[in-house]
Amino acid sequence: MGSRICMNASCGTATTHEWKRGWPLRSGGYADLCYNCGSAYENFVFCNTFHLEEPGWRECYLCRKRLHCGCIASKSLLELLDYGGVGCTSCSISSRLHAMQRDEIRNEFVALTINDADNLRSKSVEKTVIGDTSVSIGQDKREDVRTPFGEVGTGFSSATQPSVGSSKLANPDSRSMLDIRDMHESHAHPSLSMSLGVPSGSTNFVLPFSNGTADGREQSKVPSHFQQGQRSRPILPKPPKTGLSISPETSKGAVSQLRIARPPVEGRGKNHLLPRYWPRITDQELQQLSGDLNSTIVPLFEKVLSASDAGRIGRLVLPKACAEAYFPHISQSEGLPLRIQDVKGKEWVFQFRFWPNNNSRMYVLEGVTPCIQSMQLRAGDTITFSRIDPGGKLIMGFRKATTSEEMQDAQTSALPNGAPSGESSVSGVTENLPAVSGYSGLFQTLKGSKEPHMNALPEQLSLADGDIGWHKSDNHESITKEESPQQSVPNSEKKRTRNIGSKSKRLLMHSEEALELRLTWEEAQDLLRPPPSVKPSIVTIEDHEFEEYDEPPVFGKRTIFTARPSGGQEQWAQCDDCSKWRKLPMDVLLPPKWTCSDNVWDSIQVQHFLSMGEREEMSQKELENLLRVGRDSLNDNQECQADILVTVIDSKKRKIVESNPAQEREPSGLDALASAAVLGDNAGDLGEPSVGVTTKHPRHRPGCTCIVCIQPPSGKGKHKPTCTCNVCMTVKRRFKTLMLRKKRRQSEREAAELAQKDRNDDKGESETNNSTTRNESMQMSHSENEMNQKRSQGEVGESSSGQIDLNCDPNREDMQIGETGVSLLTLVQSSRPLENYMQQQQSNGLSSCLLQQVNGENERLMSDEGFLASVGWGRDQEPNLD
DNA sequence: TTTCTGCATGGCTAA
DNA sequence: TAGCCATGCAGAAAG
Repeated sequence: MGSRICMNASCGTATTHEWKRGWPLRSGGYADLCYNCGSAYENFVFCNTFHLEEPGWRECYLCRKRLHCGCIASKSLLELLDYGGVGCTSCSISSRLHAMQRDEIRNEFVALTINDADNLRSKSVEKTVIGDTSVSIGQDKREDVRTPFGEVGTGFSSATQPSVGSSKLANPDSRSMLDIRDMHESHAHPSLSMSLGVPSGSTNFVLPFSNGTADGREQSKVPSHFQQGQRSRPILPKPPKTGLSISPETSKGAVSQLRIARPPVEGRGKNHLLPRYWPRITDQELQQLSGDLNSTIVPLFEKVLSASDAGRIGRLVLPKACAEAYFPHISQSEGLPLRIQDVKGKEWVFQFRFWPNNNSRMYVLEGVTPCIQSMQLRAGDTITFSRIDPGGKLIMGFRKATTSEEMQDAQTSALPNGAPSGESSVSGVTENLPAVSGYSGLFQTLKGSKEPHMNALPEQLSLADGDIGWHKSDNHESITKEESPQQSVPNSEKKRTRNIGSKSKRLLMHSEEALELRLTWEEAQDLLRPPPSVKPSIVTIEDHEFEEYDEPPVFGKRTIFTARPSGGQEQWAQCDDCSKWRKLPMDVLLPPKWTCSDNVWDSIQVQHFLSMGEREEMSQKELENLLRVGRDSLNDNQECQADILVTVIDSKKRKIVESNPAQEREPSGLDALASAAVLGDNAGDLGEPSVGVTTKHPRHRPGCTCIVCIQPPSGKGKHKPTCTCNVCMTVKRRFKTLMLRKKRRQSEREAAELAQKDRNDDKGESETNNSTTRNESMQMSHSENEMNQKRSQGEVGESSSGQIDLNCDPNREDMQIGETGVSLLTLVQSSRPLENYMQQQQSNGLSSCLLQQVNGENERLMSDEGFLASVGWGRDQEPNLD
């Protein structure tokens, strides 16, 4: 205490017989003043005594009393007016009193407000409160006491913002949230009226229908609104305890961006207005609106649309308190029509009515379906009701629900008493969440009438049809649109979850939206591309490298990226017209629709490759890589293209095998694919380490539905013989084809042996037999020619190298073999003479050429002990091909 | 049969 | 525990 000095800069004494408490400090305490200075402060002559020579003096707009603006010592003695200028507190009080005397609601209003003041007095704060502005009497009366009646008075109401911050410091109870309260005052200030267009000093006790715009018939009923409520509750909800939880980051920057639920501007009704209905509009939005429009935007309340609200029933349930506070009084259940302008400037007429409900009333707006459809609102979106002053015109804004928004709402509702995020312990996060559109609809409404002004809005305020974002974060809208609202609602939000999404039949879903919903998030993710020409930064988290981009991803055509063994990468895209795959440069980002005609980088065309068969630009390994990577992201149709590639791969592989028998056992791309899927961990046994189920799959994740990921980690033993999954069917088709090949080869050998035997036995005399053999050979040659012709015409699933497409359609010729009832293994193991065999095959419609191929492939397959054993089928055990 | 209307019900919230 | 409110439901009206 001995170190005290008078905080009057012009005094600075450290000795006084009595220390007095001065103005409140930001630290929560009070200035130490010596007796003389303190006395001057208490007598409101501090500045007159010590600051006469300092700048900042202005005159009260009414009494011309000199006021030292900008000085903390006089801070509580003046108010900044809404329309400029300053006024002393006494003038502001008298002005409000005068205004209220002319309003018949004054008595109740004052009584209610004084009730609040009484509550505040219990906190040892001396106040006399009238209207929304406190009257300073005594030392600590400097704190403003705000009520929802923000617009009462002459412009004093909200004019004190600059002084509010520090004046709030006077309250010892608020010391823990000093700056936060400052911020809160600037945003959640109940007096939101930016009465830029209202003459100063004019009585502006604006009620939504004071001008009768909503419904002229209700004009005279305005006073009765206050009796409308049936339950008496405090008119002012607890102010959001923003300061208790707001993050430092929040408090530091972008204050004007905070979307804080604002207490309602007027407390006409006695009913407590739940904070969840407090309108959330940033000061920036309001300032922009009011500044451009030269009028007052008075946010009234907002409501998150429930499924019922957004449903086809066309009834929007209004919060009782809001309806009674801001809408005309209705005594009859039929209610009255209410004119509300929507976001596009269209004026709607809703039936505002109620029905009795448990000795209470349930207020609804009927006929809102067209309007909601017009605004494309859905359950979970927020509809806002505001008023334009002067005029009292009701307007509807909206705010599209986003994930963050819903989370915010959910958090809001999850809070005790439904307090908004401002009361939440996570307010620092939630309050800072960028609203998607905010009052964009409102802007849009006003833009129509104030185009020149709105042109001056910043870019993010330029509004187009629909819900153009207030912030750039609106990009998320397109993505979150796929999410049903309930998807992002936390579990804790049971009621909201139930309300929003439980009744899908009540949700209005346009067909286009339904189509959009068919896109899974995985598919959507596949369409996302890193922003072009933006280099990512690599971040390593727990030994995993992540690419971080400063720019949001962009949508593009789905392409396939393949890796060359040499280290390079390729990009492949499928033409939307011909479905052919085209090779593209790596850095190309295709539009959603892309055709060959757009292929300015034309280099390799897979179809050309297929026809040429032997092009060496793409090695076998590359093709396998292409297949391996590509199949993961192919849809069913695209897989057909990939299957063709498989044919090429096999044909190329066969050539390699012929030249290098040691590689015969190495499975092809499909081998590896199918084997990996079926064998799971045993895949490595097949000598294809590059195809792993879980390790090498580029996008393997829970929920992935690709051919690999749909299989269990260890497919062996989990696939019954009757399993018809993709992999099993693929394996079966391949097995069937291979069996045919083997049989054909064996038959050829038998035929050769028979021919040799016949030649030996009937040497010199078997002209007839020889001719028969020649005929058969000719027949086979003829059939082979036919096959070649069909092959060239694409009628047979056979590659250019003469090999059967192992993945051709089972309904096609080669696959129909099995459907003839011929047991392949029986054929393979048959020792019948060639004639019988050929007759049977020909009776089954199998060409000799095909038989040759079947025998050959079967032979190769049956020698593949590893393959058969690995799939769990014995050499002589035929799988269930049906 | 569908939609509309009015009311009832019950979960949830705030006092 | 009172009251709010989302939603269900039955009867009426309309198509």
